[in-house]
Order: sequence, then structure tokens, then C-alpha cells
Amino acid sequence: MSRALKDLLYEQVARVGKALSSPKRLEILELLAQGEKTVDVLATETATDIKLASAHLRVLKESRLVEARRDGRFIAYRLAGDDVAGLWANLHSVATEHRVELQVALNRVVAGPERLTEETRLSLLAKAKKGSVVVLDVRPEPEYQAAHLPHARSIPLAELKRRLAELPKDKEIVAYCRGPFCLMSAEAVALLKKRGYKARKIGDGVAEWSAAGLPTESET
Amino acid sequence: MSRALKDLLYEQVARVGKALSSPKRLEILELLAQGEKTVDVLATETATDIKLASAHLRVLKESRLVEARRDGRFIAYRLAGDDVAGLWANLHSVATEHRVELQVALNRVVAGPERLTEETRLSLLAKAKKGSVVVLDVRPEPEYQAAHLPHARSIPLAELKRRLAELPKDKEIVAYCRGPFCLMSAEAVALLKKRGYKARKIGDGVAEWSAAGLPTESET
DNA sequence: ACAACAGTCTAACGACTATTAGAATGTTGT
DNA sequence: ACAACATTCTAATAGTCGTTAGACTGTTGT
Repeated sequence: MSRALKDLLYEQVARVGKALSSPKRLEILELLAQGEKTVDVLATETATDIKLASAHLRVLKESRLVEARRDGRFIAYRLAGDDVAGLWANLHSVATEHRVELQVALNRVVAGPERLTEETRLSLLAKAKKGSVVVLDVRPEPEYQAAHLPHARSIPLAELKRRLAELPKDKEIVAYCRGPFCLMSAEAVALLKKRGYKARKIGDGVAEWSAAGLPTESET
Repeated sequence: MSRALKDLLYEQVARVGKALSSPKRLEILELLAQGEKTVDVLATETATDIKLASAHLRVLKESRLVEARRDGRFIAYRLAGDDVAGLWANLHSVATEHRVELQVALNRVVAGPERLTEETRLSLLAKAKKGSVVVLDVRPEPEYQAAHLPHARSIPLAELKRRLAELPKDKEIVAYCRGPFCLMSAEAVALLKKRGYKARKIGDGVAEWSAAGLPTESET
């Protein structure tokens, strides 16, 4: 009797799990966690063609993790809620915690562990507030506008080289981007260090930051 | 250059997602969140034969979400960490939040929303501490011993009928079991109400409770 | 109205996954 | 050593999923 019903319940949750079982879809989710994006942007950013991206988006939409909105000729997708970004953060956190293969791969990209704890996040927040460090958002500006870490400044990676003068040489610069799998902040730090700045990166993006229960800001 | 690397990273996370994409595996995970269990227990509880359960467990083990340990003739599985239980809680929370189909199915099982919020959890904890409510764990006793809500008392559903005398009639009884998909607490409440007790159920199990950042207890 | 464009829908292929049955492994008790 | 037992490993089949290509839909600008 209750067996059929139980199967039904778990089946429903498994639909969400299925949506999370494809690398491309996860990449799309991470991008959407930075803010609303059109299909072609998602396709070019994930290096797939539009048809495939559209197919993946359909799966995500059917699993109710994302929602679509028509904007003129374009169709813009966004996450169905903040909890979806939290789920993504939770998923990759568990994966990095338990899958050695992932740890190895990550270490090849970014040397050293930049995973944050409750305390390091709070101390960063305090230092950012009083201005003793510069929190630097190197993502494209629209993503910064959608949501960013408290007291963060936006200098997109593409503009960093010619806007270096805006940054102080005496303060520590803490760069972040889309999350632990995003390489933009690592590139930014490499450039900054070469020019004599005190810089480091953190693995958090807005999704990880707010999944940790901390507030984010956005341009109204 | 970085595309191949990115694919590798997301691929690793997707492995975990894949493990979460099958109803049976989710059911197994929920059971393991109650404590270590042998293959045959998992098989009978999920109504599958041992071979299939073993196959699913292998997938879970390969995704590093569970670990196995030989205990005599039996092989016992357990979650690879508390964060795995948290991920399961997060997953079904997002599913119940966004999938209407799941909400409908759940309402057919248990009338009324018994999802807890930060405040209701804290107030329950306070009332349990000062003894103004009885928190009742109706799961099998080994699961209670592995971990249970603070100040909870254990009366397994199977023994409830003949141990009714242990419960007070003047205090509210709050029953819980394995989580929002578990029907044991609903059955318990039905029985208690019929006998004139003031009883209600909550959707939380130990996984949901501790995912909310609250402490659990266990018999040492 | 028509062309250009962004994206979806449909169909089809190969690759992967769930499930089942049968043989094999490791452990316990005699 | 041997039988009983719990579980895994291997092989096979049916069904599902990712990916691709071609036809189709809705919107904009002329």
C-alpha cells in the first residue's frame, strides 16, 4: 500500500537529482547563480551549441530548478529560487569534501586550499567593512550588479589591466569570482601579484557566501 | 585549454549528482542517515532484492557518498559524513519547495504542512528542554541510539500500543521519525489521537534537524 | 508582409543505466 | 575441510539520456 506512495515521493526528488547529474547542467546552474542569462550567453560560456544548451535548459525547467522569461527575441533563464543556488553550493561542497579525484583536479588549477570556514568568512566581512582589505569582484559587471559580496568593488577581469591604478598597493586585495571552479579570480591574482600588489583569492562566489548564511548586496 | 579542465571539475560533481538521481538510492541514503545498516536490512526496508540493493550501494560507494565495513558475515554501510545527510535534506527541501507534484503527493500522505522553520525548531527545543512537550522518537530503537533529537524519548512504533501508559495525557506529544517522507510518525499520531492524547507530528528527522544547525544527541 | 534572428520541438543514433539471473568470494559454525 | 550464508562480481537485456541535425515558432525591424 504505502510502497507505491513512497516510490512516488522519492521519484519526485530523484527528478531533481537527475537534473544535477550532468556536468553541462551543473555548469549552467552555476552561471545562473550569478544572475539571469539568455540561452546564447549560456551556450557560449559553456562551450556548447545553442540547441544542446536549450535541451539542457528544458530538463532544468522540467525539474523546476529554473524558470524562463521571454525578453524580446531572447529568452532569459533564471534560478527558481535562492535555495537552488544553495543546493548547488552544497553539492559541490560535498563533492570536494569526499571525491579525492576532484581535490586533485582542483589543486592542479589553484594551488592551496582557499575554502572558507565560518570564522574566516566573518573575519573577512569585518575587515572588508572597516576597509582594511579590498574585496574585488572580477566577474563581468552585470553579474556584480545582480549580487555581490558586501563592500566588494567591481573590476571585471577583462578591464583589470588598464584599471590597476584604482587599486591600492598597501592593502590586501581579496579577489573572488563565480565560485570554486571559476578561474577568473586566479588569473586576476596572478596579474596583481606580478604588478606588486598583495593579492589572494577565495573560493567563494555569491552562492557559497549566501549558502553560509551571510548577506550579499546588489545594485538596486 | 581551461575548457578540458572545467569539464573535468563539473564531471566530478556530476558523479555525485548521478548518485542522487535514482529513487532507490535516495531511499537508501535516507535510511543510512538514521545510522549504519547492513545490506539485507536496506534491501528489505526499500522492498528490493539484495542484488539490486548491492548494485545501488556500489554506485553510492563509487561516488564516495557511503562507506562499507565488514562485520562478520554481514557488510554494513554508513554515510561518508554528516554533510551527506545534509545534502539529502537540502535536496528534498528544494524538491518540496519547487515541485508541485511532490507537494500534492505529500499532502495525500500527511495532511497539513509540518515543515519547520528556524523559529519553530528553536521553540520546540526550548519547550522540550523545560519538559512542557514530550518529543517522541518512533523509529526502531537502534536508530534512536545512533542519533536523536534533544530530550527525545524512544518508543518504536511497533511497541507504541502496549507502552501507551508511559506517555502523559496532559502534555503535548510531538512525534517524529526518519524525515518528511517517513510515515511512522503519522501512524503514531493517528493512534495517539484515537486514544485521547494531544499529539502532532513534525516533518524533521535527525538529518533535517542537524542540517538546520541544531544539535542532536546519541547514546554513548 | 517579409527576412533575420533566438530559440524550441521532433526524430534519430549511440552511449549509458537499471534491473535481473547465475557464478564467485569471503566468513562463520560444525 | 565443509556447508550455510551474505554479499559481490559478471554478463545480458531493456529502457533512458546526451547529442546532433532539420523543421518549426514567435519576435523584431524594414
